[in-house]
Amino acid sequence: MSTGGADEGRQAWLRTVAADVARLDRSSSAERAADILRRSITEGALPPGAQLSEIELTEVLEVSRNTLREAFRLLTHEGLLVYKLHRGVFVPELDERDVIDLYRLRRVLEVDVVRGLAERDPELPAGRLEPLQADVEAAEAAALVDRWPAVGTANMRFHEHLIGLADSTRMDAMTGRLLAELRLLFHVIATPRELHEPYIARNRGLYELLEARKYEQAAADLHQYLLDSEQGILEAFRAR
Amino acid sequence: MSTGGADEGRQAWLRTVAADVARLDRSSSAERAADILRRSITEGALPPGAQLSEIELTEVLEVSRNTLREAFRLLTHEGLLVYKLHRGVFVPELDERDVIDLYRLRRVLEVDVVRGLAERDPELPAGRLEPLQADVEAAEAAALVDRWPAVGTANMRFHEHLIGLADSTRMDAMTGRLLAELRLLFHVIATPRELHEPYIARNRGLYELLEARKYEQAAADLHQYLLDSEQGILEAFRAR
DNA sequence: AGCGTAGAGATTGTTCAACAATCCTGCAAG
DNA sequence: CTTGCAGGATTGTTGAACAATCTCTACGCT
Repeated sequence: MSTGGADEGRQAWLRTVAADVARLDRSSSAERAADILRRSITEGALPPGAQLSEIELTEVLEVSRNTLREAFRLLTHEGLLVYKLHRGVFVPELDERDVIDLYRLRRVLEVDVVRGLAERDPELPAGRLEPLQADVEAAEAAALVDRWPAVGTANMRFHEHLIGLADSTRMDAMTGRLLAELRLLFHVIATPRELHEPYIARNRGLYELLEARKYEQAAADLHQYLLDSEQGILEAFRAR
Repeated sequence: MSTGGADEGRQAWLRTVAADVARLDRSSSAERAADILRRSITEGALPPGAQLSEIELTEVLEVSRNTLREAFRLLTHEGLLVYKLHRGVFVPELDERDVIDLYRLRRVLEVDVVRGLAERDPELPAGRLEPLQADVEAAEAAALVDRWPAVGTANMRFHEHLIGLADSTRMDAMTGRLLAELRLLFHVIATPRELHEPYIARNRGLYELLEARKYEQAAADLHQYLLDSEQGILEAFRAR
């Protein structure tokens, strides 16, 4: 390992390469199969409660049973599937208690991230908020053409990027899981517009508060935001 | 589903039965293998950085390679193993950044749980704190006979039960993961006594504050407690 | 008719053996 | 000292087979 001259530039370059390598390495049959299944589940093609037959899916995905089962395990970790011994794997059916549980976690984590930004404000490089801005604009654009599921995913990505500001790999992992489960809930709700529309503007408001470095107010807003969102889902859920 | 008379007692009984059933169902070869490996890792038999050879372990655990790989997947979910594609599975090597990350999460979650207890104090049934008391006493007993690793596990169980007070399945899962990773860190530290001893008394203090329903003070104490613990691990880590 | 039971069929859990793909090691060449 | 290339070892994946368990239907009993 010879450490060359321009350390600063060198390291950054190496990191981007490492990221690319990781992306290439990602190709394992089990993970590819999991990717396809993940999309089917999060997009609602597989409704909650549905059973995933092994032999059926081996034919569709063109992988062996063992590999398929590895894909199942991967998705189980993300909360997108549940195993029932000797019965098979199913898309989980979440209920109101799960909504409350999920939102409790979301509030704790997201609000803490925003609040924590105040302390490490100086070390935050410029342009760190760009992904958030892109998500806000994506949601606004999708709303203009009435693509409400797309609005939903853009909103979710906003929160994912928000958590990402904390630079905590474990928070990222937890959030990924929480949001995946949340997506599961969206599909049992009949009115995606009412569900997502109010939060387009609120996300923009949040983004602008962050850009203005008003972290304390952003945290307070986010807290109320998540309470309202939880309430909305609970109401839509009870009216199912 | 006929809902009988004494709902309160009935439900509790049904839950214990359901727990037993789940425990029996737990018997899958992959999970049994995972149990054995989990113990080997958390008890330090497998040091961080060690590679787990497939053919070797199939002979020791007497399971097929496929089943063993399922066990590997289970443990990667818990953070006790990491996969490197085409290279094998390894016991992760955590560094100082991981310590900071882990403790950040611990502080957020545990402090929030304690603080949240204030609001739902009335609905907390009596005896809910008994597991905590048992853990405190177990740690004190182990300390008397100089069994410091046992003190460490008792202390950890204390925090696990603390989180359990929130009745959040997802918090329980996250905490399980966090503490498992923390255990990984303990084994690279040479002085288990200095590491665990101070927290025996602090756990008792915490327990007594909870019993006295002084939740706000308990939360504040816990926050400082976790900061101190983090500092201790970081110091021991830098002096490795 | 209602209820419990036995057995057939289907599905999952697990094993085994084989092959393909990739990584690591050591050595030779520049 | 680095580069390139075998060769061996390990992981990734497959397919078939068998055991264990669940589900469903049909039967017999009260």
